Amino acid sequence: MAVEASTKPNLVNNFDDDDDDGPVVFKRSNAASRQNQVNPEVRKPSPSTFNGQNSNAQKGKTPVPSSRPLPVKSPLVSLKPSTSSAKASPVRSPLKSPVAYSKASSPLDDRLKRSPLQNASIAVKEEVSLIKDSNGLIDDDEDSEDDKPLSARLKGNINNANKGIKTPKPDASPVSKVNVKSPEDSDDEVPLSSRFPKSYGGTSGGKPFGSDEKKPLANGGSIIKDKQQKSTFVPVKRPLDKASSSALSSAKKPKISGTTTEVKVKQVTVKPEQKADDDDHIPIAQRIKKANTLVIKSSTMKTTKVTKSVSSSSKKINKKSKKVMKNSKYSKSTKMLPSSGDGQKKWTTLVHSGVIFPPPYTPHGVKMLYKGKEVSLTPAQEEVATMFAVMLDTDYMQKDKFKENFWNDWRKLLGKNHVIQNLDNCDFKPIYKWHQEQKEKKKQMTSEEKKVLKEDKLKQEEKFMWAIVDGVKEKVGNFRVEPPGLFRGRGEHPKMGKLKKRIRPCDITINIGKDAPVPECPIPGESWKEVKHDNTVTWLAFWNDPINPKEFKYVFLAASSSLKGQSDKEKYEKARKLKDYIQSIRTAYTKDFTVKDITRRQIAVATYLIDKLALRAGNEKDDDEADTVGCCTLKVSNVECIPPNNLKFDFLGKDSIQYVNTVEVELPVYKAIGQFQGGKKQNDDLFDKLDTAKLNAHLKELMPGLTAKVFRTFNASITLDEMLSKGTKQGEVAEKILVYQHANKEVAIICNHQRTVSKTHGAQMSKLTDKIEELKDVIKDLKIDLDRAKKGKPPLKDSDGKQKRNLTPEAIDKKIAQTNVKIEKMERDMKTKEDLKSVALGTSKINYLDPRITVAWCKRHDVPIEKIFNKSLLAKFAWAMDVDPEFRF
DNA sequence: CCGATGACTTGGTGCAACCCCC
DNA sequence: GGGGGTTGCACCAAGTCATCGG
Repeated sequence: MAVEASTKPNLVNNFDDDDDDGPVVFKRSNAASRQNQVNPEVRKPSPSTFNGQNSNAQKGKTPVPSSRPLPVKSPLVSLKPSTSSAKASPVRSPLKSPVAYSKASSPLDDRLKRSPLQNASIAVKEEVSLIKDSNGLIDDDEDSEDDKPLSARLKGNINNANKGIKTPKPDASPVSKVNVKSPEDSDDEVPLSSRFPKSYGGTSGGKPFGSDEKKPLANGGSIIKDKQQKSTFVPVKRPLDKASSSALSSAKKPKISGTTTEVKVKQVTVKPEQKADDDDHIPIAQRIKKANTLVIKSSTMKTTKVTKSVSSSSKKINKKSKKVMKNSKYSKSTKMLPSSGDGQKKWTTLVHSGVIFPPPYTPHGVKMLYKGKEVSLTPAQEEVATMFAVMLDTDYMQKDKFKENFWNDWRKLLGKNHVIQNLDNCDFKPIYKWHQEQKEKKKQMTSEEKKVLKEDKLKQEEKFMWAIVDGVKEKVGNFRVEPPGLFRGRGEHPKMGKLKKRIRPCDITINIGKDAPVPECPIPGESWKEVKHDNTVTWLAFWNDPINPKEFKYVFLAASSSLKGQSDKEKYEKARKLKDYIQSIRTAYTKDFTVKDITRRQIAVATYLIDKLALRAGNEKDDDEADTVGCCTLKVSNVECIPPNNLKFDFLGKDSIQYVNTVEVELPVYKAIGQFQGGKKQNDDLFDKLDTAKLNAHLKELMPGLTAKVFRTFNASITLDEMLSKGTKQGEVAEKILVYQHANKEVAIICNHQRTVSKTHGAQMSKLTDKIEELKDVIKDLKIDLDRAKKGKPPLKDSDGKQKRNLTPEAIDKKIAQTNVKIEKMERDMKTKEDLKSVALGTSKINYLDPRITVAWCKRHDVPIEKIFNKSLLAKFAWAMDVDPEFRF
């Protein structure tokens, strides 16, 4: 791919070539390599520093850009390997040893990279720096990076549309429902979708987008949006025709699930109209119901169609590109590219302390009841009984599958002849009560006691918290082994309630540098399952998932690490690259909406849906997983054709989150969907000729490295970029932040990122309403006082009958104005709260929005980055902090 | 070609820390 | 200072996608 890329406008190139990318951090490789540098101490993240540091950086606001923080660290550099000694200073330096590992790296490679940035980088990584001069050259400019090239960007049009998605979830309590609605008016209930006006920026109603290129629209409920005519696009880049070929044949296999499923709906369904009523109050769990409907197991047969074999050139292409890439890499070795994918080497030296295990089980001796009588359990039996008991107040207790799975596993521990012969006669309440008391006790501890406990824990864990990767100290993500428990699958997971057994050292495989000391096994007398030295992967350890033994649980570095940051950056660069191809891709799939070849037509329609609605790819799932779908696995029943050209989607996506959206589509798409549904049963696959492998193989022909999920990143980021640039006005920081939140929300809606409505949401809203009413009354009184004051009369008494102070009319006017401001603010807050009650903003911020868009916007508009990114996001996005203020996605 | 892995990203939840107002 | 609400973050489940191996 490298190759290809090059052709295009530069921007893209970053991947390979550039070394410069700049800012970033990734340098590690090289720099790091230089072992010497490592000075552990340096790196320690002290929070304080953090702030301090950034201060300049971020705040620097505008002017800043250039100023990059500089290599702050450099100082150390100088040193040579002095390892330890120096560093020692800081107390904690966990890793002491700076050591050893160092050696390895070859000096050569490194050279380059370094990055300036850091600033933001928060503390953590500091890399060594040194280098700078030496090579200095290059990078310095750092900033430049990406930005520039963009010329190309397209503008896309946006459409705004969207709307909401989620429906209200029902509450369990019947009651609640009732009240809820009363207020009703508030539209709260309205599906989000409907709520906001579509176009943020401006247009309203819709439509304005031009050609439709727009971004995805998701609309919730009924809203429909506009239309599109794609024709407009201009095909710039490559003709996609080829696409056709790719397609492939094969029919997909029907997965049959035997189970009937009931679906869990996270929310109740909603018909469009329903609007409101939402029931938010209902605990999620309960919301369910909806039976799902149809579930037919059709099994068998999807109609088999014959496959057509089409040639697939695609594959080859892929291969080829890959290879190319590889080579290029090598060649450039000098530069070191940041890694990059492929099975390439991910690190040179890796030192860490392994993982930490949960403490062994301590029996509490509280006896549960069976048929009303106390039963004695062995510690192992009691441990599992306790896992169940503590979940007595969760919604899992309403799920038969959960109880059944639990019972099966627990019964194995009890043995066939145990007194306890069935779950129905068990009473776990004594254990539950005991547990609640423990919780309460913990809560009652003084803050002193809590602090001590916390410190103890930190002391125990500190050495596990860090790893040294190529000489750079990096935070480890999840170094704690998962404790035993009952599996909490989401949705109607067939395995919920099963016992997740305790993981022991003999279950764990450690991955560490060849020359690094193998972490000592923390449990005396036991040993690791295996120790590997594989530098083509980034995991530090893994064990087999006890629930699904063929799957693994990995220990990786934290999100703030360079390794993760680098791949994050690559992800966004790939999405930006899509910008250069999107028009031709859209033109191509539009053309294929009516092509004869069914496979091609399905690919075209699926791609359209992924692009327009930001749907996930939709891999096949096993029967022992929750029954959820994505684009390629949509069932006939998940899409309803509503004349003249609207499609209503209603399905359970990832995490069994319901996606409900009615959208207007182009007529050819509408017709194609109808054809795909023809002659099939409700539970048959809508795209029977397609699966994610075929779809992605096709996408790769259109753009190197393109896969379905890139569209989500692309559409999310471009939406943010456009909304920010169109919506931001001069004004106060608070207003700008609102613009940001609004854009963030739009993206969350597009991606269908939901959260459960808080149980107290309704109460909170009515409290706010009351408060606003109170303030309005205050204003009324003030107005009366104002009149009186103007006439020289004293003010009225207050509600307690006390005489109020005499104020001048001007003073009263001022008070009225202040109160009005307060009311306005409260009303605004209330609206925001209502709008966001079921929308999760965090997910898109963490995973879909290119942080450089945010950082550049903050710089351009003098918004402190800390107002948008919290501490962990700042650390995670350290690589984006020195972006040029003019950066556009 | 295809299913099985394997590795890594994406996602919602729940609890604790924190914040803010009375 | 207390408690209700918010935020941060750990946790771990659930996706995506590439590669492997037959």
